[in-house]
Order: sequence, then structure tokens, then C-alpha cells
Amino acid sequence: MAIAAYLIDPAEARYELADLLEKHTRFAPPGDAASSGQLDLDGTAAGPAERAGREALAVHHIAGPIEASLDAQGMANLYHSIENPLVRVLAKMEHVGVGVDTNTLRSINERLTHEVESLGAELREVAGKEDLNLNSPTQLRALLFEERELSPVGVKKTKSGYSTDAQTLEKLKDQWPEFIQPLLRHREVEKLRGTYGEGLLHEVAEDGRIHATFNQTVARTGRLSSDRPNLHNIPVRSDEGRVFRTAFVTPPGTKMLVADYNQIELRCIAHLAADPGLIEAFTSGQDIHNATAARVFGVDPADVTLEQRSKAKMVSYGLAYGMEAYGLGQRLNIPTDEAATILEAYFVAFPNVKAYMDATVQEARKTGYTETLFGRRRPIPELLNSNWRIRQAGERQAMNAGIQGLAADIFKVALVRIDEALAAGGHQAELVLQVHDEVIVEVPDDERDEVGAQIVEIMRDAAELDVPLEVNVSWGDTWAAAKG
DNA sequence: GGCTCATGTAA
DNA sequence: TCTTACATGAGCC
Repeated sequence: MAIAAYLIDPAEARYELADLLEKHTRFAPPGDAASSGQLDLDGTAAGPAERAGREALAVHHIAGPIEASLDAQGMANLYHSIENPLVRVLAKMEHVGVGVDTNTLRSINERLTHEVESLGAELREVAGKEDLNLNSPTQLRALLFEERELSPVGVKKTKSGYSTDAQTLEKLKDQWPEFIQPLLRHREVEKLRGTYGEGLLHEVAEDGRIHATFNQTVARTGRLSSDRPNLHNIPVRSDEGRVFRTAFVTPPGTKMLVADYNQIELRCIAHLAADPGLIEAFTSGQDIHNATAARVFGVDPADVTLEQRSKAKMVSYGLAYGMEAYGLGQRLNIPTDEAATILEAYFVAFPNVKAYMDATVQEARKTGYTETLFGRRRPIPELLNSNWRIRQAGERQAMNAGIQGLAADIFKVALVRIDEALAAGGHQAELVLQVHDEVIVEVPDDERDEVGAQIVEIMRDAAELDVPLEVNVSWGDTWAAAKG
């Protein structure tokens, strides 16, 4: 029920039966329900049995209208063949959980704790403040900008004053290196210790595994989210953060399979925009960022520099987010006009992408919502807001929704089919995690070849686009070992 | 105890 | 002033 309501409006904060009753039926405004005593859902029911009965009655009243609404909006298929079957798949993953080696986790945590303590002592010494709280932006702001009077030229502001985020500290570094250098390091280590070291240890259950919750009605684009803990943001980019992945393990006799889509969002852009250049690059299996750089900077693919490739990569991903010149400039650390030149060159090289973005926004402005290939809708009322800034944000959301949403749809199809195939094949292998475009499966050694091949095939065939879907597979005893 | 803010992880 | 999430500690009520 909640999931059907989510498809109809993914922006709601919650999907409680009492609210749904009010929103989707004319039948029972809350007052009437309470006074009639039939559908009182807010707590005066005598016991669990009576509550359950009332909830069942509420469902009975909502089901018809909501099904009709799904149907009218062309989302019946999305609901019945993807979202609804996915409920059990996610429930099973939550129940199974993922194995964690607490000894590894504790030893990582201990090392980080020591470093944080020694950095803390050093920083308080340098600052000459016994009780400086290094986690307090307020205290840091006072120290840096008031007491030490560092020059805030070009420094971002927050609502409460000058920012003290990492980007800002980098700019200030030369003015007080013996403090700011270790402060940056302290931030980094404290983040890892607090959020991942402590955070993950708190979530390990009696069975030695972590059972996160995978939310199906939270992300407005159709993605899943994870909480308690969030397993979608376990560090991977830095070596130091990535070690946390060594603590995610499989039992003896099994291996961890990690299968992820290769650049699925860019492939979605290529398909949606029907851009010949992008489609050709993906179809012929070129390095997409290299091919993009060659076209954007007008050089031979063989002559693309690493810097050009890296810029092209950021432009590509920025595009999926509805990026503008200003944002690209920030990201690349170059002036806005230079970023604008790069962006223009991109749109000249891939004209259909520009056309797709424009058409998407226009359509969303007209209808009030965007729609993915699978029919998932996202209303964007911001497009009609009187505030220019909010309208602009709406345009970026519109550009992003079809892309991120399509990738999410494809991924969900794959999840449902993987679960089906594992069950049908009588395998013991089990899905244990998913991270937006990646599945992690615990596989008994003797099922390895068969299951591996099966999963790749399912993911590849989850959707038929104008570009091939590529899947990377790796194996290991831990999540870290199975990466790359 | 709950809320917002600033910060920083991920795709 | 580039999307989508979630967790943390500080600081406030």
C-alpha cells in the first residue's frame, strides 16, 4: 500500500494508512473515522487485534482507489512487475544481513582512535587552547577568523558565518599550515572513526551480521536507500576509507560476489538522448571518458591527456545532475567562463544530449512531472515556483530524474530477477547487499561458476537499450578484496 | 529529548 | 549556484 502511494507521489515524507485514507478516498476524513469508531488508526484502539482489524479495513478502502490511480497514471505494470515483487527480495536481504568481522572493525577503530587523540593533542597545543572542540564549526570559526584573523578572501559562507569545510581550509592552509594541515587530517580520521568505526560496530547484531533496512519509499527518483546503518556510503575512494570494506566478510566455504553496472547512468543518457556519438562510443566499447574528451577538446583519442580525460569525466557525470557552468567551474576549480566553454564544446560534440535536456525540462514544465522509460513519475512543482533559484533547482531535478530513475528501474528489475533465478536454480547463494548499481551475493564455493554467469546475464539483460549494458564481476573473501 | 545546521561519505 | 541519499556532533530549545 505504502509503495503504491509512493509511486503516485514519491515526495511524501511518509505513507501512513491514516494519511492515505484521507488522500486517496473521499470516504473518511479523520474526524468521521474517529467518531464512527471504525477506522480509528491513531491509537485509541483497545488491543493489537482490534488495531490490526482496523488497519485491514483501511487497506480495504484504499486499495481500490489507489489501484485505479496507478492504472490511470500508467504505473500498474511498474508496481506489479517490479516494486511489489521487490518487497520480498529486500525483506530477505535485510533478514539475511551481511557478515561482519568485528575484530577487524575493532582494530581499524582502535588505530583511528589513537590517531585522532594524538592529532587532537597536537592541535590544542598549536592553538594554545586546552579545551578546543575540534568537531565544533562554531569554535573553529572563532579561532580561525576572529582570534587568528585569517583572511577569508574567496571563502564560502554558511548561514552562521564563514565556512570551515575542507574546501575552505584548503584555501586557508598557507596562512596557518601548522594548524590547518593536521586539522584536515583530524577531520578525515574523525569522520572514519565516528561514522564507520563506531557506527558500524553499534549495528552488528547478535548473529555477527549487520541487518540494515532497505527503504523502498524514500528516494524521490526511485532509488533505494539504506539506514541503520546506511550501507550505501561505506568509503571506497580513498585507501584509508576502503579498509572498512575488509570487515565485510563471508562465512567459510563461501565467497563474496560483487557485480556492478559499468557507467549505467551515462548509458542511460546515451539511450534517452539517442545521441549518435555517445551510442557509438558505448557500442564500440571505447573508454567513454577518453572518447568524450577527444570529441570535446578536438584531439585524437590517442592524444587525450589524463587531465582532459578527468575533466571529461566530471562533465559527463555533472550532466546527469543538470549541471551548469558555475557548478562545473567549482568542481574543476576553474573560472566559470572557462567551464562554460567546455560545456558548450560538449553540447556541440553531443548535440542530442542538449536537446534531450531541454525537451525534458519543457515537458516537465508542461505536465508537472517527469517520467522514466518504465513509467515512474516524479512531480516537480518547483518548475512553476515564483523564485528563480527554486525554479532552477527544479530544472536540474527534472534533468536528473529520468536518468537516475531509469538506472534505478533497471537495477530493480535485475534484483527481482536475480532473486528469482537463485531460488529457481535451487542455489544456496543469497543476495546480501545492493548499492544503487551493485549487488553483493554470498555464494557457496561449488555454485561459483554457475551463479556468477547467471547474475551477469541477468543484469545485462535487465533492459534493452540502444547501448549495451556492461557488468563488472569480481570475487573475494571480503567486500574490499572483491572490488576492482 | 527533539530539532536544525554543518560537514562529509556513497552512487 | 550539480542529483540522490544518511550519520554524525554541536548547539539550541
